[in-house]
Amino acid sequence: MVSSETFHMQPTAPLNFDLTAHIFSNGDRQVRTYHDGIFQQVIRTNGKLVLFRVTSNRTVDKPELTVELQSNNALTQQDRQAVQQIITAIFSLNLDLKAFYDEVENDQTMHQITKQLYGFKLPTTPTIFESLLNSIVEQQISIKIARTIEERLAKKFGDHLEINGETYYAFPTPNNLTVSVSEIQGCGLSQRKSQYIQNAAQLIIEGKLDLQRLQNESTEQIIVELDRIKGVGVWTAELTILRGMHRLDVLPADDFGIRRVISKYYCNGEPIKAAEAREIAKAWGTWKGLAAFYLLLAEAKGINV
DNA sequence: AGCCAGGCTCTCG
DNA sequence: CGAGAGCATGGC
Repeated sequence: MVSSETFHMQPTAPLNFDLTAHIFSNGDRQVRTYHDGIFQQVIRTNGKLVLFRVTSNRTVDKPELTVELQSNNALTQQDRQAVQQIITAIFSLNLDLKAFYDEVENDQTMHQITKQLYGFKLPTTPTIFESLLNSIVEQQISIKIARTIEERLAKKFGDHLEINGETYYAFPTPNNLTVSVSEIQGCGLSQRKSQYIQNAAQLIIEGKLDLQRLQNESTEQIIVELDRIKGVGVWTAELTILRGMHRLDVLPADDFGIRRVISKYYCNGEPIKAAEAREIAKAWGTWKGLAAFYLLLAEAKGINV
């Protein structure tokens, strides 16, 4: 009694789906992965778990995505809309890249990079909570290890969906994380980070932290409020706002990797401070965070300018 | 083997 | 205040 359906989405052009999904390559196929042109993940909508696959016909200037849903429950119009919203969020489908490209046209380096990465949109998480947790996990350790730990969290605490003999795991909700610190620690996190995560989940359950409501505030105010959470500093707050709340103007200037790539493309690779990174980023106007991710992808793709 | 990765909190002077 | 220790894992 697996129900399935297929529909199409028309994102704002341009969209290079392959570049945008690149960061999900080599992910755990039971959690979230992009492989052979197919992005796949389980998400929760209206209390149901739905597996979805997204593919592209790969025309960057007239993009269209094909979405296939599978669930053990009957799917309603509401479910389909919720999934569409989530896919829109994950791949920033409503983002108008032309505005970004216009604004950085006078920065020759960024201009060249945007030409080579034409159609790359910011890949993010479906929920702010996931973004917050990922940012905590990613503190100090390399992205690769962090990804492994995030997948372990999903497989240990996330709800699972069995379809055609395969098991898939959704990212844990706050309620999934009402567990002991040592259980979270078992995923490879330090005791302290495990406490941060457990505490953040608890704050949300108790209504003391409302991530949706925070979105109504200014970026500065959100940073102040997130900073009050144990284990969350400015860096974690900025990354959460950039990825989870889609405020692409936010530049996590304290970020080691971002400073490294800014230096690589603007300062001959010599170590720079956050203030110097901010100075260079002024040329990127209201798109500083997105521009930083262009640099990170450019480095990953071995692009030289 | 030891240092370093997309930091943060706590402690101590 | 500012500086420094400690933390977890895995790649090089």
